[in-house]
Formats: sequence, C-alpha cells, structure tokens
Amino acid sequence: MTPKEETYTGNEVSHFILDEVEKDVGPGGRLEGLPVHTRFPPEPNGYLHIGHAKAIIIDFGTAELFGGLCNLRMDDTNPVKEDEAYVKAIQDDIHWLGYDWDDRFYHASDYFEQIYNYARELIEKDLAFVCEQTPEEVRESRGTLTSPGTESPWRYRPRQESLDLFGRMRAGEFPDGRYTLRAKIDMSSGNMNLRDPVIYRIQHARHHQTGDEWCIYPMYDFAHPISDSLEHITHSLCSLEFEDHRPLFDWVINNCSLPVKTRQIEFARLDINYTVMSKRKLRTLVEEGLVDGWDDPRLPTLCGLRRRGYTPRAIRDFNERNGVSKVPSMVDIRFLEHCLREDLNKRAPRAMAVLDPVKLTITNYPEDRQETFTVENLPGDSSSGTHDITFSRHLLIERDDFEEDPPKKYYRLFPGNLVRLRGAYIVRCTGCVKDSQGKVIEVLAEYDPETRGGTAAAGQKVRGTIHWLDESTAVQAEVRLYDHLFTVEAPDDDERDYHELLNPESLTVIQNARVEPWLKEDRSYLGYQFMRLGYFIHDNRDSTEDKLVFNRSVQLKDSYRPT
RNA sequence: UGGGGUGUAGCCAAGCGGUAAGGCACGGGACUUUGACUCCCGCAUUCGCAGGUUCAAAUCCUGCCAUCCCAGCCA
Repeated sequence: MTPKEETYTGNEVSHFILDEVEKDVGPGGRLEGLPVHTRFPPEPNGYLHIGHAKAIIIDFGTAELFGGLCNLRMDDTNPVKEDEAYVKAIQDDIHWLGYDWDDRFYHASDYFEQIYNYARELIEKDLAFVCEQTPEEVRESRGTLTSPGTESPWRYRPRQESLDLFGRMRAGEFPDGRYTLRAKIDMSSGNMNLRDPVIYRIQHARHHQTGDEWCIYPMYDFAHPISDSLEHITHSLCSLEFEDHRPLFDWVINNCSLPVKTRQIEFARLDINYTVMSKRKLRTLVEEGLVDGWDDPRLPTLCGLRRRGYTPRAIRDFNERNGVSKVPSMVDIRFLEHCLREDLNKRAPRAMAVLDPVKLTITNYPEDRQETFTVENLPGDSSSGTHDITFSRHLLIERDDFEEDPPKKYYRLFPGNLVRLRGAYIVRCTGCVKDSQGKVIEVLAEYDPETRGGTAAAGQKVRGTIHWLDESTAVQAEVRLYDHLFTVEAPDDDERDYHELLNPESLTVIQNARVEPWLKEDRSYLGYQFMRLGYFIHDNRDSTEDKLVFNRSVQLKDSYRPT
C-alpha cells in the first residue's frame, strides 16, 4: 500500500502555519535554507482519536507539502503514566491514516543522557539550581495568577553544590520528591511557566524503555525542545494550550547548546459536537463498560472510527477542508459524516439488504422458477465489477416500503401502485395479507415480464424503486445501527452528569436482517452501500462467515418527509 | 491595572486598505432503475461593540465587551 495513493485528497491546502513555515525557510527567514522537518509526538498513555488525526495530518502533511520529513516520537518522559502497550496501537493508527516515518521512530527517552547533560550545562551557566522545597512549598511560593511568586531559598545555591546534588539525584541517593532541578528564570513573571519551573524530578519508577537506568526524569517543557532540536526539527507544531509554554521552549532552545533553533507554532485542537475527545473521558466510558472497548464504533478513537467504517481518506479530507486556525472551534459532526458519504459514494460497492423484512409474493411468477440478474458493483461504472442476484416468487422487502393507506407523496408499495424492484422487474401491488392482530405479514404484487432488468416501458413512469432480496438465497445477518453517543452538542460544557447525557439510542442491534449472499465471502475494506439505507461494513471483530455482523457507518441522506 | 490567545452566517473558514471566497447545514427546483448521487437557485447591505484615520476600513488607530488557556515534581 502506498500511503499517498490511499489518502491523497487533491484538496488545496493553505493555512497560516504553511505561510509561516514558508517564510522561515525562505530567503531571510529564521531557518533559511533548512529542510522542513516536523514531528508527531504522542505520549504513549492512551489511544489516538480524531483530534490526534488533525495533529498527524498537520505534522506529516506540512512536511509532505515542503518535501521534508516528519518523525514519529514517543513523548515518554513520565514512566508512571506511560506504557509500551500503547506504542504498537499508535503506530498502527498512524499507518492506517496513510502516513509513514520510515526509520525515524524515536523516543524522548533516547535522549535522556543528552538531556541530562544539557541540564548540567544550565547549572554551569547559573541558569538552573537544585531546589529542596517540598511540592507544597513550591506551590505556595509560586504566587498566584495576579501576584508574583517568591524566590526559593535554594535559588542562589553555589553551582558546584547544585552540580554535585544533581549528580547524586541521578545516582539514586535520594527518595522521590526530595530534590528537584529548577530553571532560574523569573519568579515575578506574569507567565507562570517562567516562575523557575521544575525541569527534573526524582521518580524511582521503572521506565518502559530505559528500565531502571534512571530515577530522575526531565519534565516535558525541558525534554521537548531538546528532543526537537536534536532531531533537527524545524517546526514544532502543537495545540493552543502550549502557547504560553513557548517562552520557556525558546528559553531552553536559546540557553542550551543545541543544533537547531526549532520554532514552535500552535493551532487550535479539533473538537466535534455530540462526542467527547479527552483521553480521560474516553477512558471512563471504556472502563465503566458504557461502550464496547476503545474501538467501539461510537467513539471518536481512530480504532473506533476504523471499526465503524470510516476511511482514512474521509478523515483526511475532513481535516483538510476544516482548515487550520487559532479559533477554538467546535465542528459539526455532520460535516464528518458528509465527508465519509462523499468518499464511499464514489467507491463502495452497492448491495441490497433488508433490515426489517416482510414477505413480498409475486403472485403471477411461477413457484418453481428462479432467475439471475447480474448487476454492477457501482451502477453506471462498468469497471467496478459485478455480482449476481437471484429473483423468484418469494421475496423480502422492507416493512416500511408498504403502506396499506399511504400518506401523500408516498410512492412505494400500496394497493394499485406501480413500483420497480431494483434491477429486476416493475410490479403492481395488489394487496396484502394480515394476521389476526391486523399486522401485515405478506405483501402481494404482480410483475410485468416486459420490464426485465427494471426497464420501464416507453412512456411509462415509475416513481418508486425499492430494494428487495430473494427469500431463498438471502442470508441472515446482525446489523448494528449507530447514532451519536451523546444527546447534547457539548457534553463537556454541560453541568449535568455525563451519564444523563448519553444517548440511549446510540446503538440499535438488529438481529434478523437479511443481506445478499455474496457478502458472506466478500470483505471490501471500504464496506458497502446497502442501497437506500446507508453505508455498512463487516464488524472487524465479530463478523464471521457463520455469523455476519455489519456496522452502519453512516446513513444515506433522506429527503423523504412523511406528512 | 497577572500573562497569553481568539471574535467574519446555525457550524467551519477565506480575506492582509478598493467595496464579504468556499464547504457543511438549511430552503426551493431539475434529473434519477438508490426519496441517494449529480446539477441549478437561494442563504452576512455586513465582519463582537463604539469612536477615529482615509476618497475608500472586516482589514489601520483608540477604547470597550465577550470568550478560551495558564498557579502538576502531567503532557
């Protein structure tokens, strides 16, 4: 699979980050002449979701547009929160989206030795000191948003002493929390990040990459700019909440002897309505069993979207068309759905499925006869392949495609009306059979042999076309219909408990649906369009040849409004 | 009298002193062997508000308002 062929959208991408990057590497720019180099730096502590997809697309996409490179780097500076188990899943998701980092897969922990040495450099330059304040004391002396902090009593400790202590911290002589290494910047800064931030802490914890080699770990604000620069990253693209960390990022870049003056540029993260995006909330849903794992098709996780039937192309298209800006925004999930439909409409093979079957008997069609029609996978596209469907006297149709007493503008089956059975014949409804409760159990119709293939006679206008299955060849399937996980647009902003906001109808399981038999063997990676219903895909966990399970990716638009 | 951002249609979003792109959503119509797709048409006399500069302002200046982020030894 060539990633580019798989997800290339053809969109003209243009946004402020691209403009800035172009200026930076162009004539007179601050990074003049350097090859554009970005990175995607996930923390291995959870699964990727569509918000990360935005970052991935910006990071990899920017490099791609400038003919540069994008690295994948695990931001693993906090061993107690991270786990190797997430790494493989993260890599799979990025690959699935269509991006690749070649051999440039790194860990921030690869640089622990170098980061340690840069910390020593800062101490030597009198720009960092070993502090003995307790966490409580640090908090108290940091000041508040509106009042300055007070300097640590250890701030002017001789460099040699700090250097010695820092070495002993590394050697494991002290318990967690006993000492920290702090940057010496400005306790009265309006920017809290500059009030002598802690850049190293003692943590006697086993790290998933470095094992027990270290018991001190650098903080994100220190490790990140160093890792970036060491990898010759020209542009460190991140989300808005790091904007006021940028002065600290720059401080590290400027005060350590680093090879490249990486520039950090921030953009607004993606938010979508009717769902939640934070790792913490997603985790809660999974752990409370409110959804079927991290890959539940209702979740915005990439594995969930994949299981739902979303295509990488649709996700990339969605992001590119949304644009990149600094406006904190909430995108309408209907736009995401639109992008999926648009992609699948062009590519997904068509099939017929009946979700709520009722019998249709063609009373003038012989009991012992069966014929086969060959239909194109994509109607009108002869290069799309074909599949066969059978037709006989006993068919199955959708229960709501028959009305004994139809509303105005209803042009499906009702007594006396002419309707086309898609790809087969035009039939005239002659009535129905009901059980003792008055429920329709069978619809009756007569077919017109002259309309084979569904072709209307000259001058004949048939308004309604419905889907159907041959009862004798249709196979049973479970179909899972999904809807938004939450009933409110912004569950995060709602003061009610989120349990109350969950949509009780976010999952509807239909046990007794029927589909065309060829779907037992076929496994289109795009899924299928079940005509007149929507796009569906084999569930990647539960669907087998013995028990078919389909997930509804998205419904077709429907302008029919019964009056 | 903390710092840093952001305000253009219901939702995204172009615009960078010359008279408001585009997409989604929505409404109407055409076409249709999917009530889908496709195709037309409509949808901001106005850019958070108020002043000012200018022949000309969403774009420049001043003030105000709203809203988001920051006080982890998390990232």
